Amino acid sequence: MSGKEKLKSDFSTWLNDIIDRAKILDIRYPIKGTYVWYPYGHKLRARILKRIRTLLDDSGHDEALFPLLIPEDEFMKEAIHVKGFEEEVYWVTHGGLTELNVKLAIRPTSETAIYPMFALWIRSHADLPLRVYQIVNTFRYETKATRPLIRLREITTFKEAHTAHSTYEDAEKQVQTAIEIYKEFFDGLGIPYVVSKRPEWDKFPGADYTMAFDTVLPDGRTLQIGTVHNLGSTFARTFDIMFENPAGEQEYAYQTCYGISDRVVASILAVHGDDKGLSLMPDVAPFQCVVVPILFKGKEEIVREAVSDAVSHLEGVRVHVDTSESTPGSKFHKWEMKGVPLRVEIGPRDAASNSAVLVRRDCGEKKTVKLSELKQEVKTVLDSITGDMKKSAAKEFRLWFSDAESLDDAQAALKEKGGIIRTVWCGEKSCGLEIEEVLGATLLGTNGEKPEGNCVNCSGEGKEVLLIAKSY
RNA sequence: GGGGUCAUAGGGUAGCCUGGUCCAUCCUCGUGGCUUUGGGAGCCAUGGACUCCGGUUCAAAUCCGGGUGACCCCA
Repeated sequence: MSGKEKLKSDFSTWLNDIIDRAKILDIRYPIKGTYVWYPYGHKLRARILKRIRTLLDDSGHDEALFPLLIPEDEFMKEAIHVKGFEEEVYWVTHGGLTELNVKLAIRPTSETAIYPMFALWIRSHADLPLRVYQIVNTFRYETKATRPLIRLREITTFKEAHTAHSTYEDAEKQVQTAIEIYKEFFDGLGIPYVVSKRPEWDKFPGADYTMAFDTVLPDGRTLQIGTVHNLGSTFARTFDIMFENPAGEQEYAYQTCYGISDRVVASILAVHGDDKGLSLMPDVAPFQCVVVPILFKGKEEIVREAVSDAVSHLEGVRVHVDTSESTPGSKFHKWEMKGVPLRVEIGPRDAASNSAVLVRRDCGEKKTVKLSELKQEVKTVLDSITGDMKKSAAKEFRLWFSDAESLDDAQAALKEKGGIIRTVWCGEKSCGLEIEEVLGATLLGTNGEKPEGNCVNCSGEGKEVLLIAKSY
């Protein structure tokens, strides 16, 4: 077991450092806010995407793929949406040496690429509900400081789902379904979260309302890791997405969209990591198990045979055998740093007794097992690692919450440890903005609970339980 | 949105203030070899850098301007 002192005292350095050392991203690509996925990082990313694909495919979604480029006239149609993104859009203005008659926007998100097609695809109520998703890169000209995985100019992993429905109620239900899907997704990854309804002024441009998932990083700041938007019929009216109802009348569709991004990877690294480096959940770890042979001169052969015997028992487990030249000690450190959940050591002593030593990454626990029982033991241990990692992440998460009855309380809690402040709000925008101003923090939103007491700022009637945090 | 710091081998750094001593220091790393291997081994040999563009100067890693990139703080 390793502590988290270094990680917590300088999280920013820890994250930059581990992204490099564990070979997740190469941050040396010479364009601000764009980074290269190393093969190891890419394997991790692929495991995560496999999870979300399964969840979406199993809940009535179909994967599709829309173009990266969006013609200016389509992009500019939805005024509110455009305003939300106008300062962040990259434009393609030339084809070779020829200036384009119609500029092309590089998608910052794909509503305006997808919805003109929805207008063509949707004719009748029988075409609804329509649920598609895509996993693509998107581009945003971020003006704030960029950070690997957290604030990118090229978001390399943008999973966006878009749905259309015949009634507002159906769209509303889809929002709830999407929230459930994301809960299952994050639960499976052992990433704790809080769900809230974003304030009016912070919702997705063009949405009726936005529900958001936030987690807390080790420095006490929150990170938005998923959003679900109810779009009402705003985009349907703009893009003329209509269907003929059973009575033979034309109606506008109701829509939702929801997304997750590279930030999921950041939260996996941050939430489970410690001073030794990464600690990955068995389900998403590129390698679930690393075998380290311990070779002594003159006894190489017996160890090699035991290793190949062990590997043959581990069918169905993602195993990596580290046959490189370095010494066992340096391999232990390396694979702990890279977050492999389970290590199998096999040396002459083990070989002689047909056994192996298992060492858990999450807690450091060691045990010796017979090779004949290896497969069962490995599966059992991987399962308990999964369970224990979820539990410990959930336990740490609870410590991030503070209740505040006054702005002074809130200020003190934010200063002392950060995390999420729970308090009471009258629901007025002016009051909300004032709270943000005074605390220098962000209103995450309201959690839907019934409040007790009065607004923390104006002392008016308390209408909402409000969550406040310093956020990324 | 505002402010600050910084850029020297693959990574981390010294040198910069006070220009010449620098074909640039140290650690790590790569390569070849010997030796070792149960928690980051050792020895020998060898490889690799002054961010880019412009300016000042007899002379620039060093001074000046700009670009690009990175990091930090405040709002």
